[in-house]
Amino acid sequence: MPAFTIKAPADFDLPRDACSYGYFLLAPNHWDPASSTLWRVMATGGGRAALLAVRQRGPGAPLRVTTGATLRPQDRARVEAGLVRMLRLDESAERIAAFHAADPRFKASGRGRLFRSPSLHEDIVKTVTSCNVTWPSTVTMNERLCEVFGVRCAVGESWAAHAFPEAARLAKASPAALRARCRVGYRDTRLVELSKLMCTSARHGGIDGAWLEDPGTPDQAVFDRLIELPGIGPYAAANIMQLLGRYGRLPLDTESVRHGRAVLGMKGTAASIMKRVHRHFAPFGEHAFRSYWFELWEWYESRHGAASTWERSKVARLFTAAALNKSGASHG
DNA sequence: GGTAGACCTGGACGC
DNA sequence: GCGTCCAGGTCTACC
Repeated sequence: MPAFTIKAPADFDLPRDACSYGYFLLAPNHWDPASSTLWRVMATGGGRAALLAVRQRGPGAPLRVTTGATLRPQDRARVEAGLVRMLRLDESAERIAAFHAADPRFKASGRGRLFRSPSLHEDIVKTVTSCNVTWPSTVTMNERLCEVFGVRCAVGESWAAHAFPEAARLAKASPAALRARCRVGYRDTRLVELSKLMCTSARHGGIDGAWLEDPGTPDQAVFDRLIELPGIGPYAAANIMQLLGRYGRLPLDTESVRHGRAVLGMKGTAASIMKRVHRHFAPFGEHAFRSYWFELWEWYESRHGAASTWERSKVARLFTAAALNKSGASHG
């Protein structure tokens, strides 16, 4: 099998850092607990896609990327850039250390990197498919978006045959097709509009990915721009911001309320608990989201084992509201 | 500025 | 197996 390696930061640990956010469970990502391998079909341009298998011998070791076929240099560059973004391989040790200084609870485990997608477009679509819906439906929507609109890989398993659809492809899709074939419901038009905006230049009102990704752009300006977009409200905007590496805002949802009640011992209405959760994590400042998220994530792992051991076929059932409430009630 | 109701899907539950 | 209820964040209309 053709393969190449990518240098990893000294503290990088693939099972911990890939399985650090729920998107590692969403198509076209596939984590294999038995072999600690991250599988993914990634579009390489020109209507082609490659099946990737990413492994690491141990923390700090280079990542070995096996591909189904030999990649052209430009395709390999695109794949490598996508993996760097997904796994946040370019996040500096200084920034991770600053987080650990702000919240020493996670220094020993080394947590700091949060899994994301190879593109901002995929992160935005995944965020929209997670709004106003339970987790199993989010899983289904992403699987079907890949199956219906993603480039098919020449070499692939049944669970990893298609890449995530590129913005240009979804921009041309009909909302009715998204609704009927991908079960996205009323999100149909919003997803098409968002994809069109991704393909439109900033000068003509499109989404300026480079400006949003630029650390020099103020957080408030990013939030103000995101919340203008169709289908993006306060929760989604804050979630996209953490995916952009801006951790000062908390994307609070009903799961945050459950966490506030079950783990932090808060009482009262959902609205009052949301305000208190905000206040609770405010002292962590620009690191607030990571403190919140890793606290939540470690609570999940205390119930179900390390995320890197979760079986894809079983995990969707663990994250239904009913299951989480039962778990919180019995343990919290 | 704050609030109520619609939006759509799928899981849970009762019969 | 079928019907009903409910969870979930955003958007719009209305006060």
